[in-house]
Amino acid sequence: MLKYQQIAAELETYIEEKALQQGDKLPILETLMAQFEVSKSTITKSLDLLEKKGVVFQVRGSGIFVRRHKRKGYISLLSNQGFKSDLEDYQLTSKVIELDVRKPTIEVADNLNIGLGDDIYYVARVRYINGQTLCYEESYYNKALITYLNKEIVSESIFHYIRDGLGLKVGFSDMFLHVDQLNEEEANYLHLRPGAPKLYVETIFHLTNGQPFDFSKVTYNYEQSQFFLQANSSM
Amino acid sequence: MLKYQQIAAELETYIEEKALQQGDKLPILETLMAQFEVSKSTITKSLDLLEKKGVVFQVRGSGIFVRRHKRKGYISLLSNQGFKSDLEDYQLTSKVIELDVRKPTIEVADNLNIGLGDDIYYVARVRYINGQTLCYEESYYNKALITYLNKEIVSESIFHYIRDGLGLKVGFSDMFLHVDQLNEEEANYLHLRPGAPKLYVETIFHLTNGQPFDFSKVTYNYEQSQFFLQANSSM
DNA sequence: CATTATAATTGTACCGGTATAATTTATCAA
DNA sequence: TTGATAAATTATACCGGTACAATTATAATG
Repeated sequence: MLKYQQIAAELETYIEEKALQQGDKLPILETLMAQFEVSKSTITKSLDLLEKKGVVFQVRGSGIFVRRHKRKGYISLLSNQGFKSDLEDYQLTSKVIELDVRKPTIEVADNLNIGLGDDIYYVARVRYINGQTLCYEESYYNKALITYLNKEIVSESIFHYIRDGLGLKVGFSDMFLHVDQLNEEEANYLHLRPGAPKLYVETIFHLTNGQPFDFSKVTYNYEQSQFFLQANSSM
Repeated sequence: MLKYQQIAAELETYIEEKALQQGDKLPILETLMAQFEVSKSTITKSLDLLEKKGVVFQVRGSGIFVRRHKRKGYISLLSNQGFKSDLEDYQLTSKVIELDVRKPTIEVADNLNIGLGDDIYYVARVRYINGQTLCYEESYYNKALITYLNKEIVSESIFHYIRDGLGLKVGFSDMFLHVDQLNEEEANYLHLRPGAPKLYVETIFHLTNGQPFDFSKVTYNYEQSQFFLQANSSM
């Protein structure tokens, strides 16, 4: 692990353990430099990372402060790799509806940037949180990149497998959100009535080299869906 | 304007003018260094900024590439300051429903981190896009920070006024999203039927020094609401 | 021709420095 | 005590360097 990532992780742990609140001040740069025995630029890099993650904010001339929000039970829209730590207190399970290899539709081929003759893995799942339906998810994986999937993998964390099992590096993703009403099929999967509101999210996941490897369509149960998002200035 | 911001802006213009597409390669670091006559770290800083904004992605050993998505008409959830450039082709207007100074509720005081006796500006607006209702918005401004508002300001861009008129620096924001059904009042403002789906977003805006200055509740017309979001790795 | 080893390319990590801008604290005057 | 002014604190901009890791291009090999 890189120094600046390690330091960022340690600072995050420190904030967590000390239960620091919004506005609490961290040691100044010079102190952190001495404490971790690295140069200023490395500390700065760690802090920039934490700032990007929404853990701290820095004020020139003043200091480095903890950034916290008070609300619990919200899912971070930006936790790229499935539902990370936000819901770690909750029981997350999946039921696999379907898993097969097939050819892409035009829509899928376009989003994955592949040809109509190429193979994809199709995965359909219902995901549960504390026994309640959370979402219905259809995913399309470029088989040239995600070379193998089976039911065991798919019922656990696919992204964990992609990173650790396949050794691929997940980069960035583009998400498209819509609000609409459930159709019959979706209502059925989510145990809601047709016409109930839904959040519908399409995401294109890319590797660090820019190749799209996963196009997914997720329909959320509006009763379980509380999302949060941290934005920074100059965006 | 800072060098690295200036360079980032110029690169963005360059990408725009040349109509570069996803995956197109930019000149290599060394070339950019020479071209802009700055050090490597300044160029790197510019590129990191553009990467954060979702304009480019960098691949070690390979190059710097343009990041683009194909879909039009989506509102960026992260454009902090109202609806920025995403909708610049569209006609955006506002109707002010209410504007007054009042005392906060407990909820508002809590989110703005002020006392119940402090003053706030209350602003209610309906916003239109191409003549269609886009959202109903209620905002609560800490009057100690946003010292003055009037109907002219409020019917235009409030954030523009906050930056340029008041000289304040907008920092980060926390957003909380819910999906639900419209109540009667909201339906009335948005010209939709009660019970129709809605996206409901609460946002707390902070200055760069961490002070919350604006707590806002926005209810979106689901027919007009298409949002996009760009996420990066290690978040 | 395919495969493997090697070299060249290219971005990233990390160092350590100077200068500067924003903020806070201390000092002084009224 | 207040308000202005100066000084100290603290993060940020920018420089320029070395070493390194990931990728890509080239050469060698069978």
